[in-house]
Amino acid sequence: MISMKELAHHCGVSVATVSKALNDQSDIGEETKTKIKKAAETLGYFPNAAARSLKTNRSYNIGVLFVDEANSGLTHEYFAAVLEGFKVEAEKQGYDITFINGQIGKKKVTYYDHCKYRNVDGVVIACVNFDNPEVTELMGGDIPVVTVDHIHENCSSVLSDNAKGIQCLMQYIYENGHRKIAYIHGQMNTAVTKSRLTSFYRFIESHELQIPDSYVLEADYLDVSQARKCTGELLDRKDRPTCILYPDDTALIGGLNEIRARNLKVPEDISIAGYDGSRVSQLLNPKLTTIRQDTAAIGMQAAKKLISTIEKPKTTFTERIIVAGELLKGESVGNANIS
Amino acid sequence: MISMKELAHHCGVSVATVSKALNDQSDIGEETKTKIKKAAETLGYFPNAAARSLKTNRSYNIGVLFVDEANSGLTHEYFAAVLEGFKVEAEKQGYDITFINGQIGKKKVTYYDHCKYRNVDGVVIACVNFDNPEVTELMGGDIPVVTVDHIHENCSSVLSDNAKGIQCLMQYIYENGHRKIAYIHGQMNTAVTKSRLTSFYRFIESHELQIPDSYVLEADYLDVSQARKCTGELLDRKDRPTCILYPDDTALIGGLNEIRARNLKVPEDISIAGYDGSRVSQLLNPKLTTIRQDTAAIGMQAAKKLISTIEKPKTTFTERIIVAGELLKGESVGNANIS
DNA sequence: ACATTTTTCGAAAACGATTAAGTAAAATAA
DNA sequence: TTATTTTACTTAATCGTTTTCGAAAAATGT
Repeated sequence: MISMKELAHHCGVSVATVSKALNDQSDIGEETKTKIKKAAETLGYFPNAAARSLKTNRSYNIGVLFVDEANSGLTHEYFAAVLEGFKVEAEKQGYDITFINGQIGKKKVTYYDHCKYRNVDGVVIACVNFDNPEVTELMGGDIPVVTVDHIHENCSSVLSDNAKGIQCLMQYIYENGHRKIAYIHGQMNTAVTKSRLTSFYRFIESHELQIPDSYVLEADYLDVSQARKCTGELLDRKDRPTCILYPDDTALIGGLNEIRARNLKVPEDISIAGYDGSRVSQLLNPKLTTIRQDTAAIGMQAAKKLISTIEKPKTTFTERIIVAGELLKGESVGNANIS
Repeated sequence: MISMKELAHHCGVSVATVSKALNDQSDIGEETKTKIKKAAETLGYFPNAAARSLKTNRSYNIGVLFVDEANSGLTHEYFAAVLEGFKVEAEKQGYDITFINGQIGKKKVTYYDHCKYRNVDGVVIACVNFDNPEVTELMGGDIPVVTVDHIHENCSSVLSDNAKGIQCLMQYIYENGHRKIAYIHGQMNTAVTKSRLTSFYRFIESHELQIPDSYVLEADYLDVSQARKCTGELLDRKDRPTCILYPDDTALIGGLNEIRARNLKVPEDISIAGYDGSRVSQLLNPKLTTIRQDTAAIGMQAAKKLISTIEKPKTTFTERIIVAGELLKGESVGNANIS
């Protein structure tokens, strides 16, 4: 509301002096500095973001690219939670958050240009199709970028520890006596799926399990009906698995419904495991055996890394940060020897 | 990247001319205008948001205030979906979205000051404690504001039709033969709860139902354990209700667990109904009887209204927009006469 | 006492746009 | 033909900051 000029006039000094005082510059007297700061406080002065951004090329604003094909970025429980964690940390460090999109006014532009237009100091990318050339352009550009759950040589990334997650889950299932384990996994064109699946195969290899190829099926993440269909196929087999892994907790519900439609009980007749540790997973009956991803930590780490590369570009490495999940034992995986 | 100055130099005209050409002003020749526009296109020119904002006091940026006590704004399924709807419409109209928070850099300020600092053209408020004096200050200020699910005389609001929702739900339950209907409702200090509860009482009054006071209990929204406890109290009674309404689908799950712990079946032994039409509500077994709130429409209407009051302040009324929900019949309410 | 350094402050340019006012040329009117 | 209006463009101020450079005053050294 009140500008530097008025504040300067009020204190009987020049605007340059006010600017220096407020920014704790060196060439300013101690008493005038405190005088000006006090006046700023009582008059309720605060800077104008646009003017500052224009002059300094620093907006203290971070762009968030968070779209998926279904345009349901924010309703995606996992990514919404990651964003929330990101937001909390970024705001704590004095940054604001603006969504990036593909237009300026009514005109279509690339994500990269939109970032330039808003002069964001950095960008976090998640939940998008990383093959999109516009996304590639952004990651390859000169704006600091951190990606979530995706690896790109040019920028740092924060990744949920999918390999360890699957490893934990399999270990727990194995310890419960299961040897015939099926895996309905998500889309193969994502880094997440690849690392989970690799971890799955590594486990069955090291434990010398005999898993037929047809035990491994693909169903889109969050897609209830696909998961249900796959479950049906598995249950139709004469050599039925004793445990099924799902892409995520939501997709699992599709499978659960198919299981119940056949009057089978979980975990007595068949065991199932999800992924994500979604809110409902621990409310359902039985509670799901799943891997809770530490969304708050993922978001926080992404924010820390991004702000670090913004503020200290010389001394921060581009790196991959792996965030461990946590096994929620739940009750949906039972003992295979008993059943 | 390239500024107006360079563009002007490239075209051999002044920056003023470029500005006018690009903004389709009147006093500009037809041929120079097209020449400049073409040059802007080929050179990839786009404006600098900060400079424009500084000069015009229009940022084409909308602030979103979206915090609650638990600081879990974005992980709140209902509000995340509303925000998504808002975002889609706002972006379609050429506005960007920035989160509002309580600081500028590391310094604590009010939400209102933060809005001034970022020079947002308007603000949408949802999912906050509306009694917070900072929120009141914002609503009473001179920045256009639209609230979601809350009424304030100074600004327009978009409201889910809670009265009609409860009315529909009750009607459906009534038609299924239920007369002993209990209502576990959310916090009383919200407009949402008040209108739902009023609608509930109105229904039982007009249908001359005998509902004991102790059938009406309070449990926080989304709080599974509180809902479970309330459910236990209701089930302990000798005159047990035949149907229980819950604050929302999530809280309902707490009740469902209590019901199942007592080996009662839904809907054979007792009927239950939720609210929200959350994603899982239609995945559960049985599918929930609930009211799906039209979050996309709520968000869209809020954006339309806000942008309208920003762009046409003289001709837009401050009004309350009611968005109807939809009864999802599901299977969790059964016929009371049979049971 | 004089020269030199240090400290503290101000004047002015700059960031990239918009816009009011002014001017020259072209078009129209008398 | 001359006066007047219209059209098309430029100049320059401005938005609220930051920052370079210069200058005066104070401190220090000799």
